[in-house]
Amino acid sequence: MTDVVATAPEIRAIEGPIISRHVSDAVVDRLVTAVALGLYVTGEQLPTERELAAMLSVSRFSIREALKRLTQDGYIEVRRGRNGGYFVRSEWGIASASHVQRQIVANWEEFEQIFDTRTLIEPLIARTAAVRRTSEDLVPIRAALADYLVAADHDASRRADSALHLAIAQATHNAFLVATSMDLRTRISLNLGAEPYSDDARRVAMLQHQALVAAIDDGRADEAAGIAAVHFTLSENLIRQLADRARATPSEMTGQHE
Amino acid sequence: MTDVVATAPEIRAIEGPIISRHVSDAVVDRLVTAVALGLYVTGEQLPTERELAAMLSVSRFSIREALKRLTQDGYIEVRRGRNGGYFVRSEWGIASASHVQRQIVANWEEFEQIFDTRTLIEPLIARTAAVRRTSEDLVPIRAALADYLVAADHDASRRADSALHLAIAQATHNAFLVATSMDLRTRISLNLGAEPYSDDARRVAMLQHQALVAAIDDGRADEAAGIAAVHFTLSENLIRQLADRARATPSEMTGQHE
DNA sequence: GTATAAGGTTCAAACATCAAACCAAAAGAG
DNA sequence: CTCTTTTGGTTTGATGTTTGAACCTTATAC
Repeated sequence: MTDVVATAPEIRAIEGPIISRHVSDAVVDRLVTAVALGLYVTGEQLPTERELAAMLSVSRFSIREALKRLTQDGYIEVRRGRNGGYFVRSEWGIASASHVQRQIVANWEEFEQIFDTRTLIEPLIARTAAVRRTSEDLVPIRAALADYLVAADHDASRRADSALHLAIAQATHNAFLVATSMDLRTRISLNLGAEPYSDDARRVAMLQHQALVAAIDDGRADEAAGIAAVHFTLSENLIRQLADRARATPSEMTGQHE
Repeated sequence: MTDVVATAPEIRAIEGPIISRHVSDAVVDRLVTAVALGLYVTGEQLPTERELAAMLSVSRFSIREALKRLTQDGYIEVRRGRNGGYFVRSEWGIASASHVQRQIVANWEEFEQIFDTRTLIEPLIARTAAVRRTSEDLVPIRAALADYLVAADHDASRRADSALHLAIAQATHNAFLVATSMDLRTRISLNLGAEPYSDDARRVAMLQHQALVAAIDDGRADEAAGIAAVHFTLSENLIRQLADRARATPSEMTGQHE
């Protein structure tokens, strides 16, 4: 599996090589981000090559380069002829033992960093949202919460979760926090396919989401921060369990890499 | 003046053109960051072209490209022959009316964003540092504080300030916060040449720095956060005053741009 | 069965980057 | 004063990326 993984926040000093990224790398990042964020779901999606080229102001060649990589890595599949195109594969989100082995255990350091940053930033976002939210901000927040509560399947749940946390971040009226929140969510999804999921976790998350929205609604900043702090340990713990299980399982690494 | 300005945190969704950055752009960023951070001060500095090429693993061609831009924009000057090289111009840090007009007023939106982010993030950094700092972390913090207290001139003061806040950020043991703190400081310096400075402000900052270090030392998290919140309004207010004065002054824009 | 909307292929031109050699200026060594 | 050295300035050719545009192939819709 190639490096379809966002790069860690680079600490730029002088010294240290400058790596020139190819355009296709940037395209891969965009697409992976889009799927990780739930803009495209399992099954058909993805604009055509020509559309993507126009959307991203990039030649079709570069688009194809990116799509080729994603196809080879098993993230999307291609169908030819009319009504053909590129489709998000359901295996995008698999969390098989070998997948976990490769993705989580191998990048454990990065996960620790992401978790730590999340427990620092997300309460700040919740607190700030509680203080700054206007009545207009509440509309998308409530809508996303409602979507989450009635979400029928994993995909819908994921998208609603994403939308909810995005809406909350936007209620801070600070672009940096919005970008950071999205970035953290994307990175976790990236290394994993999707945030892990269990019916138990979802039940807990439903309550937490309701409480969080209520706290933000009422402007109870400290409570909002507290709920956020607890809430984000949920997926963190699920991932830690996954990793523990993977580490216990004897490595069954099967080929498939470059 | 070309875009010698760090790009704002990009909110990546699908859509929106992909801009392929040239290697020389990355080099410009590195150098500007290095100077903004005080690694190179007014007067002689900057490694030779060949050294830079080696340091950054980039061809001399790309280095020259970057240096050419910086020279044209008046940030550095070049001297030929033995003992020649590129030197940081003192005008780097000027805050003349026209400069302020161009840089602050024109980018005021970005400044507001930076200030806002700073008032959110820096208290978090101070708080986290107070909680997590080990005894080893205190060594560079105290050293930087001592440097700051005895700094003789503006340059020394700037560098010690930079070092102090970097050391504090590192005491959080979170790479993201370290990078963010550096990034914010760099951006303010970038748009401005340097954070504004006045003897009055320095006297206040000295007391605040001492109080901040003491709070972190003692693990008084809330206090540390509070001091940081106040501390960073200091330069913010200086910049606001500068901008107000610039806006009041009739525009005297003189040539010098592309 | 034909038109159409996808992906697949090919080609040449433009551009970016690199590596290496060489030129020109200015300071220091003798 | 001359020679050497260090530094920027210039040239050239090789290599790889990116683009644009035309054209081929496949499968579905009508």
